[in-house]
Amino acid sequence: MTRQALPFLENLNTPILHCLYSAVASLSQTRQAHAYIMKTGLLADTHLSTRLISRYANHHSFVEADLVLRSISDPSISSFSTLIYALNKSNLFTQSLNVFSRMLSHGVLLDTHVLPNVVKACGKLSALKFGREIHCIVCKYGFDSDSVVQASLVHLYLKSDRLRDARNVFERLPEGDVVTYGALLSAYARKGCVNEVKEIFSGMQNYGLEPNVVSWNGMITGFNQSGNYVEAVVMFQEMHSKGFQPDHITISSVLSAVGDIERFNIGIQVLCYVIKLGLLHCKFVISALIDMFGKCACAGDLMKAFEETNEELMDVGARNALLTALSRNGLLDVAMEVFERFRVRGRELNVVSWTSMIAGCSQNGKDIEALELFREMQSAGVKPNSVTIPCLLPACGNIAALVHGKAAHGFALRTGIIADVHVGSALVDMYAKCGRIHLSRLCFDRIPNKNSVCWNAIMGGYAMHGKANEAIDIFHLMQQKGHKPDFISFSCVLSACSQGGLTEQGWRFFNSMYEDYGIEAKMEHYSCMVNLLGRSGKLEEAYTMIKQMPFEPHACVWGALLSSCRLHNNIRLGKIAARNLFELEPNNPGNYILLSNIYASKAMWDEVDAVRDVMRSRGMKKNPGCSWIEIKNQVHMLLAGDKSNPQMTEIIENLHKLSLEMKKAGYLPNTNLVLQDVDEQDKEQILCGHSEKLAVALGLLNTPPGSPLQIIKNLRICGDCHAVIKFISGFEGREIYVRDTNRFHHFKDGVCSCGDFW
DNA sequence: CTAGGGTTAG
Repeated sequence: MTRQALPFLENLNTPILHCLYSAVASLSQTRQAHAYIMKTGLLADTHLSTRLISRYANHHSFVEADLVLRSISDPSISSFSTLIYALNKSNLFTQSLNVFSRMLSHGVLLDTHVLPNVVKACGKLSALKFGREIHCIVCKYGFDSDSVVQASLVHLYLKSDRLRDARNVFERLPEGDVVTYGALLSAYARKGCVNEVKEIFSGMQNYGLEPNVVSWNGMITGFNQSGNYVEAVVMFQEMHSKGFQPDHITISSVLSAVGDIERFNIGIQVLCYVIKLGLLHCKFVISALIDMFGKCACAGDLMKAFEETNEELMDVGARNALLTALSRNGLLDVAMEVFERFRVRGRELNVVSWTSMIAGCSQNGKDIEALELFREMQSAGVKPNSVTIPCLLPACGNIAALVHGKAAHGFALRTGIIADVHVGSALVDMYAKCGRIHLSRLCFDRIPNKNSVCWNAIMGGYAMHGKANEAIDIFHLMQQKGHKPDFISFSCVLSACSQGGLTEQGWRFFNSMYEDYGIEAKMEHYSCMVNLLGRSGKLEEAYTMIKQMPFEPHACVWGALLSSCRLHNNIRLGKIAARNLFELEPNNPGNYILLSNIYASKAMWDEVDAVRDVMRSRGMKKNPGCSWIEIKNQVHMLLAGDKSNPQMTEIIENLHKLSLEMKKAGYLPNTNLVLQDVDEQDKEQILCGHSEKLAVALGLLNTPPGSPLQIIKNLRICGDCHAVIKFISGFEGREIYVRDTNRFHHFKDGVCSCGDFW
């Protein structure tokens, strides 16, 4: 018995202090003991003061615990570490680190118990800098050989996404344990580092450590999250063949991966296994099963199963999986119905449910519905998050709902999700599609950690706006910043060249794609090139390219040739392109219209009639021209020749008035572009009915003079409308943005940004 | 002080 232990024994005999050694001591007993200790000057006793701190901490009275610690003149390591441990246990990591800092400034020696706790606190707070300082202390005081301390550092670096540092510490660990191995495996799997995972996994087994369910799950879920679905499934099969029993977490992860590789037969095997394991009642497993069925295109069966299922068995996750499965399989209407049913019955729906529906709508051409759902979501009190916004923004872009897009931008700024790359690139795309390419660039410049999606978004934006040189600059800049262009980057830069008529440059990019970047040209690149060559009049060259393609051209390639033939009114190649298109997509009226327009341009009326007869006999109608315009938060849709707009009389009057002004200014309607063999007066009438002109007229009527107009058209703008809108932009002093299927036209002061080349 | 893991929205 040492001399220091003596007062401890004496104190134990004091009844009032007895409670400090009992786990059930009440707070008031603790306070009594505290008062007694202060009165009798026993605070210098290390054991007593530490017990006092521990009792207070038990009651979460951390202020009093800290008071005790501060009143000790010469505190020991055990007093500090007791408080640090208690604070950690209550998730008070900042306080825990504060106490540790004080401990360091007191010059108290460290031990192997306190270090893992403070390192853990650093990990929880993502305080990597402080963590590194502690690491230095660890090295300096020779704790490098302590497995627990080292393992805590591995966890810290893994949490801070510093895999290299984690691995370095790990390699020097005197003794590996299952947990540390597991954390490392799952971190590498989440990064998709398949080889590292295999290496560490076999190292672990060579070391004599058996993996447990959590180790297996770490690898399987990690591979699933990093998109290495095949690896995830293979791991699951290996786990099974080695006789390890999966749990509900293994199953939900592997089902997700099975769905992504669409291996329905494996999915069914897993389902049988689930039944055998008795896991069919786990809510995560049910969600994952629904998800798997949906990804394997079995949503029909799913709906039948759903009708027969007791709804009570489904949780929010399962409901969300069902909604996604339905809209993913083209059953958006059914999804909407089911969603409504859930709402009416008061079933819990969360942000994922609403976001799924918004995504379903914007991905299926229901843009106005997506905007409406976003509004309803907020009035239902569900807060949008960093996924909701990138799901909503494409809908804003599709119909150029700039006001809605800006509102979403404002939301992103207020909530701080603006820093998310998905949000950033969605904003870049939205502003570009709404005609605001400068805002697009502004958002792009402010994205903190740009990935290739961001670079492609701004490049695509410039291409859409016919700003070929800006797009090419971005293409070079992205490489200077260390991003390798992918096949989408090449689509963007090629389409920019095609908008700008840069034939030579386009060829260079096309050739360098494989030669310098090893990227094989895909269908879309050929279609860009055919468009590029065809539009600049090199129709024969375009046709040669199609003939030399290494795979069968899709409709988009022949379509590019046919449109170019229409632009240059080339009958011979137009007929060839059309013949191929009629085989590939016999029911697309657009192709027939283009061919008949080519004939009409040469006044070949018999041929025009013949094409029209084919269309009529197949029951095809021309896709009606359709335009959208946003006026005061409200998106209006106008169909060519549709008189249903309540302001139609005023619209026609306005257009008529403008047409008189145009005639005064020497303008003649371009009737060559009218497709039918009708007399001149009727042609003019038809041209007046084009939806983009109706939309411009509606905009002029309902917005203050001088304010810009924003129109979206579902077809390519015709030459006549282009001329008329140019005139209006000058005459009315308006900036008019028109997006057609091909690109943007920014009309200002009587000229268009496309330079009349489109 | 004995540790770690998951499904459904882009």
